[in-house]
Amino acid sequence: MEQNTLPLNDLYAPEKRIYVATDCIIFGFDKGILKLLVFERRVDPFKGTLSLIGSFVKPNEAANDAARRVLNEITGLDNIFMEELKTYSDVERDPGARCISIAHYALIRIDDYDKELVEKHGAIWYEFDKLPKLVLDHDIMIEDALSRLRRKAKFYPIGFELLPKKFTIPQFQKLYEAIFQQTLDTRNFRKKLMSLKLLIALDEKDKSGSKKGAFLYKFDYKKYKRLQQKGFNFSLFKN
Amino acid sequence: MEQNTLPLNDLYAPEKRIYVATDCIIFGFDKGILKLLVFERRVDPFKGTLSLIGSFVKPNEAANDAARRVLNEITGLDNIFMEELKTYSDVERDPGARCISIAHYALIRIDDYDKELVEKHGAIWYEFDKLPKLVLDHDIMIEDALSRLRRKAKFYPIGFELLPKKFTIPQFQKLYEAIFQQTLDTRNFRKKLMSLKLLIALDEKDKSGSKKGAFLYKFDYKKYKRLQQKGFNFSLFKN
DNA sequence: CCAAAAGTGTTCTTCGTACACCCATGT
DNA sequence: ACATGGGTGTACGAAGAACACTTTTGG
Repeated sequence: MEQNTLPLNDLYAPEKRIYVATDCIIFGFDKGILKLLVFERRVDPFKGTLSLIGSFVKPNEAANDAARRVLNEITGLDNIFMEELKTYSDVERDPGARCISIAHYALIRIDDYDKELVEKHGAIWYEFDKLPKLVLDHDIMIEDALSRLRRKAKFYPIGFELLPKKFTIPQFQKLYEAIFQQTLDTRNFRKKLMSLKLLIALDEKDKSGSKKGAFLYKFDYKKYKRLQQKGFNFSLFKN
Repeated sequence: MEQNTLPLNDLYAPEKRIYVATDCIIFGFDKGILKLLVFERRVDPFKGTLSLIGSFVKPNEAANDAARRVLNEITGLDNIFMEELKTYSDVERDPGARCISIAHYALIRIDDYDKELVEKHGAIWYEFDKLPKLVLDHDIMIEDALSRLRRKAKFYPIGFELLPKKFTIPQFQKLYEAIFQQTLDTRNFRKKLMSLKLLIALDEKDKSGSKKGAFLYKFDYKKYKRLQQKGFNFSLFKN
């Protein structure tokens, strides 16, 4: 058979290969509103329609590297919180060709990104609730990403990835209210958050939100990592 | 360029395609012990070494259909609990060729499967703690699957998928003890479980475990589905 | 009658939740 | 001086955690 004569990097020749892509659901949080970064699709079919940011996975890169590459190309950002969401592999999902997409979601500090770069690529921040219909199955990806974000934010301190490194408690509460679409009691929220002892109090105030100003905090990642290894569970809600 | 002459089912021609496979981490639970179904790899490289059950994803099937297909081929089972775990896409993960694998994990009632079929394919149940080294990155997949199973079993009633449809409370507790590798207090476990009111008490006893015999129960899936839609949270543990 | 597993209640502590007022400051 | 958002404490009820004995029955 021809199989034995093939080089070691293709022993599976009779099998069919498939296009593999990645799409990124990029969350941001600005002025109390949860936002999503989308842009205009660069390839046919549906060239020009609104789409998540994505790319084909190249032969020499892993899927998460592809996702980081495309995120960096468009925002100029590195070291972003990003996680695999799930794979979308319906046979009919993309009329352009049989193509699976390994979706990733990312959380970015909305003021950090390179605005010029974003504009150059025609990227747009949409309020989450005001998103138009996107191309292919991207709407489903977004729904899935939101429920993942909700689940994750209950048990892991990922909300901080959406806030500036220095943030106030009211800001943090507003973020949770935006993610979970419900209002929370100020006193209980603060008490619970403080009881975790994972915030580092700073001697600065942020006066942009009120005349009195609110104290700024930093999240203590190192302490969290240590506690996590001992089985500690970050959790702001019971349910 | 040749691109414009291509049929609509391949508009991405300059991009490279990649082999897409799926591997299944199949959990079972037998006599108080968590087990995993593995078998001997059917293709080169490493033909004959122990491996998870897998297959290439064909051009005309979704990844989860491929996973169900291969699970059915080997166990004869349909309608199994199965979920996508994650994608493994390191460039170097498979020396046979550039190939990504979309891993799935499945929970099966260990007495349900077709034993002949399993034997015919050279499949073997291994105790989870006594697994030898498997091929490629399958060891990592297994670790990931176990932590997913743990996380999921805390908040969703998936443990029942590993037990016979009729089961006893002590059986169920042993399952949780096996999954979480810790002993649990009988009284508190039973109290918590019963307070959920999701078990249907039967008038039968299972006497295989003791002389006294333990009452059998069924899980009330319909009720659970209803409650879940109202935001109910199945949870046997706080942490 | 005894070994072996099934089944059951109470107390204490912790945590969640509901709820209302004073504080600091810029205009 | 006042409007605006920031910050704080207490009391009640629910749920988790610790803990030991009785019941059943086959051999």
